Amino acid sequence: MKTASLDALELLFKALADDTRLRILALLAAGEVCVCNIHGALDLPQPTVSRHLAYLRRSGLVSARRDGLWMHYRLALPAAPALAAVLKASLEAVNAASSSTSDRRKLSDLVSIPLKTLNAAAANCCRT
Amino acid sequence: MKTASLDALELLFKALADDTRLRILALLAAGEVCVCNIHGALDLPQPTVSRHLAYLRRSGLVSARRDGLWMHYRLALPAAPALAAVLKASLEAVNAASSSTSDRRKLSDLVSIPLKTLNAAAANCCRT
DNA sequence: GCGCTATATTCGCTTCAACGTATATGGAAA
DNA sequence: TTTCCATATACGTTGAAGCGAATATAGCGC
Repeated sequence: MKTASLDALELLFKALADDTRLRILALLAAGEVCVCNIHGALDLPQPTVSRHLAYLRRSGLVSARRDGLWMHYRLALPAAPALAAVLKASLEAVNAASSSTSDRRKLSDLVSIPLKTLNAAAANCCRT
Repeated sequence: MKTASLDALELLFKALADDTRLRILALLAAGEVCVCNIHGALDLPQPTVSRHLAYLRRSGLVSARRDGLWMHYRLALPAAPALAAVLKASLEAVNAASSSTSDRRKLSDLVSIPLKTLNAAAANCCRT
């Protein structure tokens, strides 16, 4: 097993140690989401969301895909298995939080996908 | 499964998002350790260690036991299963880091316990 | 080219956490 | 009680991180 440095772990935890970023990750657990829908679902100013997404991108926790004007973000598991394991456990814990569900409810309205589908996808995101 | 709030998760990650605290946790993974040996093994000023231990205590990640003049600290798993799972994965990742091993080597000198024993105990600390 | 929209970045400010130093507490031994 | 030792806490300073507001970039349509 590739050994993760303490520094890398510290950076991972710093990235996770913020309420807004945890809420974003919980949304992305359900699949790829557009920036506009993130800031719509979380009801946060667009620059705030953008700054946190940049932070997550620098930390390697998410990746971005451009589609015309829209940017879609999705989860990206770290290369080091130990880090990936930590992240998976963290996502499972985040998914269980009730506020994550209510954020997903709002996202479900915005993208017209049933809440049940989103929740199922989120529950599946950290499998194996 | 008892659901952990996002706030609790954020606090957990804040507690983990510090190099010194990760090194302390890595030592405690090998078992109960006295404050003097922590600041001896990590080669950090005593007030620094004490402050971080207080932080970890407030976060519920460690518990303390007084023995005469000495204070012994040990790991304490959070009550919420989701949080405990995150912590376990984190400890496994921390244990794998090479700097943790060199800290344990120094601890091994201080307490006259073979490094192999400490490493084995640390590897076992997060089992099931 | 121009304007329009979605996203990203910069600026100034405030809040917070870590540090070193010094000091306080709390228990043991004389 | 006095003294000493291990640990904890208080104080003042410093640097990093978050935010709101404003501005910049990047791609699409006209």
